[in-house]
Order: sequence, then C-alpha cells, then structure tokens
Amino acid sequence: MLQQRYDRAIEEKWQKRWETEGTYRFDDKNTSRPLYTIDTPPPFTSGELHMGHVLSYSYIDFTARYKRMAGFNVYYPQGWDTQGFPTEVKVEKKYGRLNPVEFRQKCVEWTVDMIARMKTQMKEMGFSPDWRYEYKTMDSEYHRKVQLSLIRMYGDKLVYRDKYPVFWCPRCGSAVAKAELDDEEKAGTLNYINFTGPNGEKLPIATSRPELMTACVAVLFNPEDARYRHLEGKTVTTALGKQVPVFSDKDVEKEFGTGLLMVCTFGDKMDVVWLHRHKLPLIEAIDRHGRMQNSGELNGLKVEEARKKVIEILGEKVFKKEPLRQTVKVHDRCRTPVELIPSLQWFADIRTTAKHIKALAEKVRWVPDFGISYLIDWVEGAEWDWVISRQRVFGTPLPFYACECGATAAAGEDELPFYPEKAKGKACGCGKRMVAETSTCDCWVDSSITPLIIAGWPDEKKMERFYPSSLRPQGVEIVRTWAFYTIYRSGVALTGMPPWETILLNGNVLAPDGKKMSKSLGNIISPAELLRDYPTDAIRQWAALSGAMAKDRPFSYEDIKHAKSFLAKVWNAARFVENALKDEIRAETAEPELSTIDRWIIGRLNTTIKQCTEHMERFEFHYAMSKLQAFFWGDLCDNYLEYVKHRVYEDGNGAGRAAAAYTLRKVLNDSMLLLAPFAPHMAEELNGELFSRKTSIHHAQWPEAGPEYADEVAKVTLLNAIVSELRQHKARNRLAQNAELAKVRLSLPQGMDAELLSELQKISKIKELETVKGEFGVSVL
RNA sequence: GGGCCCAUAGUCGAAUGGUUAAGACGCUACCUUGACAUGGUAGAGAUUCGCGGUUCGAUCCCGCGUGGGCCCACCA
Repeated sequence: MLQQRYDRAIEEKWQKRWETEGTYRFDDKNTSRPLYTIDTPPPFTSGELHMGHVLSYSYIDFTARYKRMAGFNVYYPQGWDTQGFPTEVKVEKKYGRLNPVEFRQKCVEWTVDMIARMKTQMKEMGFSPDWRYEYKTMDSEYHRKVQLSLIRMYGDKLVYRDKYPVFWCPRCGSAVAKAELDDEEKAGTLNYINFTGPNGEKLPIATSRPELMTACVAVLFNPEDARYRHLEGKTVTTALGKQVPVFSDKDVEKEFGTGLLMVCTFGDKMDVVWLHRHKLPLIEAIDRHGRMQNSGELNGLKVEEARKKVIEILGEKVFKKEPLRQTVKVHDRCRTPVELIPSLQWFADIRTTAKHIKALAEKVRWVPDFGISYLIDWVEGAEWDWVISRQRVFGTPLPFYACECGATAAAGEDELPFYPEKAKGKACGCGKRMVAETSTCDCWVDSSITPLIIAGWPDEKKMERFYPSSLRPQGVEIVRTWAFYTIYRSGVALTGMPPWETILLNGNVLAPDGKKMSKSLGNIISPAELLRDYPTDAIRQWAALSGAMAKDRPFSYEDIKHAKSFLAKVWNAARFVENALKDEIRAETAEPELSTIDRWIIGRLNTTIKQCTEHMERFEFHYAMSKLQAFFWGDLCDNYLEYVKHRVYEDGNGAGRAAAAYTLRKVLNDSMLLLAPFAPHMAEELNGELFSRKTSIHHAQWPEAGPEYADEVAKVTLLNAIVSELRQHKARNRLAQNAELAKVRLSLPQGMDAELLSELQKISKIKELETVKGEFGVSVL
C-alpha cells in the first residue's frame, strides 16, 4: 500500500538502498552495451553545494539516468578539484603560518572534511555517479599524472621557463595573487612631458609614473591619430635622452592626455600587453623591495621618492601637471600598492598551437552551438602563453629543475610523483647543481586532464576504450578556462584527439530578484535549506524546468512549489489506480479490446514518449519535463481518470473495466519510466511498492513509442470540448461537477460515434442526450 | 571598450512569416464531486522594448536605438 503522502523518508530509504545495492555501478566487464562516458566536472571543494551545483549536476544526472535506460553502459565518475588559494586562506586562518610540508598536510585534512560534506549533499540530491571512480586532484596518483603530462609537454617544447611580470607587494616582499588584490581609488598627477622627435620637434607625452622613464622602451599612438602618424616606425628621444621606437596601437586612447604615451616595463598591466605585442625589451626598474634600479641617479630610491626626484631633474621639460583620479591595485592585507616585477615563471605554449586548438574544438559537438564562439574569440585574441606556475603551497609541484645559470630540466619519470623537498637534485652542464622548482601548478593545469584521468591515461588499452569522453558538461562561464585548457592539454598536447564528442553548457542560477547570488547582497538560497522544505525530486524538477542551456535564470519558489504539486499529483494518481485495481495492478496481461478513449490516452502517451525521447537526446530537459507534465496532469489526471471512473467503479468485472485496468497500468507504468531520470525516488517507489517489482526502475528500459492513434485523438478532442462546455455550465450554475443533468442537446457538424455518446452520458452524468446536425454547440435543457 | 546572449501579462517563461499569442505562479469566483483543497472548474490580465526596412502579411527575418546579463579588457 502506498502511504498517504510522499515524503523525504521515502527518498532517504531509496538513497540508502541504491548505495547498498550498487544500483549505479558501471559494469566494467560488460562489452556488449555501448559505452557512455561522462567527464563530470570536479567541483572545487568548498564544503558547500550551491544552487549552481544543483542545476549543473542535475543535468548530468538526468543524462546519465536516461542513457542507462536507453541501453548504454554509463561510466559516470566524480572527482574533486581540491587545490587552491581559498583553502590556503582558510587553513592559514585556522593554523597560522606553518612550514610547507605541514601546511600542505593541514590543507589535505581540511579538504577531506569538505569533500565528506559535499558528498553527503550530492547523495541527498540523488545524484548517481559511481563513487568507486572518485578522484581528487590532491592525490599523489593525480599529481603523478599531472607531472607526467608536463614532462611530456616539456619534451615537446610546449613547456618552458621565461621572465614574466607578477604582482609583487614591496612591503611583504612576496608575490601576490590576483585574488589578493583590491582596487583603490587614489589621487595622482598626470604629468605632461616633452620628448624629442626625429627632427628635434617637441613631442608631448602624458604619464602618471615619470619615475619609470628610465624603463621606457617605446612610445605609442593610436593608428587613427593624424597628429602622430608620421612618427610610425621612427625613433624618438625621451626626456632623459634615451632613444626609443614609435609604434601605433589600437589600444591607445586618442583623447587621453596628449594621445601619445610611453610604454615602461612595467607601469601597469597594459604595458605587459604592449611588451608582448610589439616585442619590446624588458628593463627591470624596480627591485623586490620597491626600490629603483637600472635607473641611474634614481637608483636606491623608493618609488615615491623617485617620482619627486625625476620631476626635479626634468625641470621645464614637464610643462603641465593635472590631477588624476586613478585606480591602483593594492595588496588586500596591507593596502600597499603592488608593482609588476619580472620573475621567472613556467609557461605552456598557446600561441603556436592556437590553430590546433581551434581545429579540435570544431570537431566537438557544442550544445548550444554558439558556445564555441566563446572559445574561438579567446583563442584568436590570445597574445601570450599560459603562465602555469604559481608561488603557492597547496598545489601540484612542477616537476622541473633549474640552475643558477638559467638552464632547466624535467624530472625523470622515475622521480614521480615529484615533491621538491624530497628531490635528489641534478647536475647541470655548467658544473653547478640544479635545484628543484618549488612553484606549484595553476589549478587549471590539474583540471585540464580530467578526460585523461578518467580514461586511465597513460594506459593505452584503457585509453582506447574510454577516450574521448562522450560528454563534457560544464558552465558556460568557464569555456575560456576549463574547456579551452582541456582541449589544449588533453587534446592538442597529449593525444592529438578531441577530448570529448559533445560539450554541454549550462547557465547559472540567479537570485529570485534576477541578480547574482552573493553574500554581500544576502540573497543566497542554499540547497540545504530547500531540502528541509521540499523533496529532492521537486528540486530536481525545478532544475529540469530551469530553462534553456547556457542561459541564466532566476530561482523561483513558485517553480519549486509547482514541482512539488506535480509530485503530489503523480502520487495521488497512483493511489487512485492502486485503490481502483488492487492486486490487478501487477497483472501482466495481453492487450484486451480497447475503447476509443483508451486508445486516445495510449496515443497521447506514445506521442509524449516520442517527444520526451527526442528532447532527452538533445539535452532539452525543460521540454521533456513540461511535455510529460502536460500529458500526465492535463490528459491523464484531468480527463482520462475522470472518464474511466464509472467503468472502474460500476462495471464489476466487465470488459470495460478490464480495458481500463490494462490502460491505466500501461500509462502509469510508462509515465514512471519517463519520470525516472527527473524524479528517481518517486519513480522507484512506485515501481517497487505499486508494481511490486524487485529490480530497480533505473535498470529498466526506456519506453518505445507505439501508435499515436490520430483518429481516436481527434474524436476524443471533440469529446473533451463537449465535456468542458458542460463543466462550464455546471460552474456557472453553481452546481457540483458530479451533479446530474436532465437533458443535453449536442449540435455537431459531423456527428459522433454511439460509443462515445454513451461514454459522454456517463462521464457528464446526463440523463437524456440528444444530437442534431449543425454548427458545434452544447445546450443544457 | 571588445565578444557573445537576451528583451513576450504583475512575475517566470513557451511558440509561430498567416484564425483567438501556450503554460506556470500570483489574482477573482464557484465547487468539501468515492486519488488529490498540495485539489477541481471557470474568469480577469499582452500595443510581443522603441524606430525604420523586407513582405500581401512581422512578435518571428534584417538594420539602428534603448535596456539587461555573462565572459574578457581597462586608461598610460
């Protein structure tokens, strides 16, 4: 017997049983069923599932469940993106400063805890990965593979070391990550200074950082600026007497200052762009303590002092000063303005491989198709290589050695996993000893080989079977990072093949007010909170109905209430059928003689199966779900169940009742199959409790669409219209819907089968029914 | 500033080059009908963002504008 109300207890019961029975295990031995592999996103281990996770992992789960039912052997692993700055911050806050080995250990402990929490929430959401294939980017085995991939790329000259400016805090004497920077508005001065042109003419430039003039390596103007066009390719002299080339550049603003600017290495981030774009030399004017160097008279002065001094030195060459409000990047902890200081970093070659990246991206099916444009634009605009090193502790160590003389070498494969504190060192050709690199990898270096990790790389036999993945689901906002780096590393650099057949992009969940959820706005809705008030299956339906792919959508409590109502509707319909059929619900009988109405609902069911199947194939979950809801609620509950009540209750054991029983059984059963990917708990409960099946519905076969019975559908559509007219009549006259009507006259252009007329009489409780030929009309007499 | 996406009742959202522009939430009225009041039956509510163009006909196709979102860049 079904209990009166569907509740969370039922869901928890099934979650436990699925786990003990290993319902979602991938069948590694089976080679007869086609494989469907999912490159599931490893979430960052924050400890908390948010609504974005719920949305995107629901999509993945719908797909996995649908594909299993559609006959695939689904390989659905789940990983964790563990290493990163946010964890370091939290661990440092808790434990203070520790030595790197201890610190890393604390980060690992912290992360294990966070994973446990997130895993519990994922299970509560009914997600169905095979947890035997869980991976963590902080595992030494994961480290080993990341490092192996880098050694191979180094061997192919795709990874190299070079100078690159990093943000540096002169006060703390350390590199500062982008995430540790704050913007601060400061009052500065824009100085107008005369340089000298090739013919001795005055050329005014404007700068807020005159102290960097010694590091000036070029002068730029906008290509459309007629005032300076004649200078293109010429050499000019700075106010301190240095010769520098002149280039035109589209990023120079004509209206700002004088339209002429000096590029210094480095005043700000734009200078870094220009250095690469125009292949300019690098001058290191500021040292790690924030003092000037390579700057003649200014050497040894602090930046602020040098700024005053240089203005003095320049004297009347500074012909104008104006106040300037500027945004300065400061270190978030000490509020000191940061400087860009060249340092040795590791790079991965993006520029010479850009064409390959594009070519492989084009071999992947993008859903929606415009998603690829994010990647193409990015590839085409990439001006320099990917900096893969980070001066952090909780990360995968870079498996490289470097010597004072500048030489570098990769660690040997026998040294993997490589940890610098345990490294043996290496002899350098110059006679000195190479030391192990202590920098770690950018997190995207870890996550850009997930399709390889899940495919057992570098084991060739496994790779042949599991690579490329069938599906990469991910957020649209990380196409330029995760998708891009994966195509580059797993594809171009390491296998030469696209990493997946299909990439599916999802959008994000906004707050009910349409804004981004954020702590500062206080508009965050958490899954944990929703799970207190709504069944998991309702939350999953909300996700299914949350609109088109790659589109953001506000969260709405109304939607989730509606989902809950639909579940209640399904539950009550099932209780009706159970009560009406009793043990007969489990009878597997051949199809009896069916009435027009029975064939109508089966035809509608088949149309729904067809539509749902097409939508599932295209990952259009919102359409699949709404078609199913419209059918179940509109056709089945509102009409068919009402139409068969008289047969079920009053026909004893007659043929009409048998046909209705067969039809109810079939329609309910197939509807549960369609519902199973979205509401796996309820579908499973009805499968087990109502139909008394021992095997999980999630091992059942996806239904196949039978005949759509167009004639019957047309006939019953007319019947529906008549019933609706009579319902309106009863409503207008304040009658109960089951009130009897003495006499009704139907006016019909084509007439109606006697069978349906007799049904109509019983459905609408009409004592006397009369039909005339004519324009459609229903009159109650 | 660059690229991409979007604009349809109070809100969220479908659909279509051609009768009356789905549905949901909310709102109103009636109905305690043997699955369900977490329900049922009805009702009200839209100049389909603005301006031009293509067309016999545009909410849909094109252009411009306005307003929003995402990613990226960011002023020397």
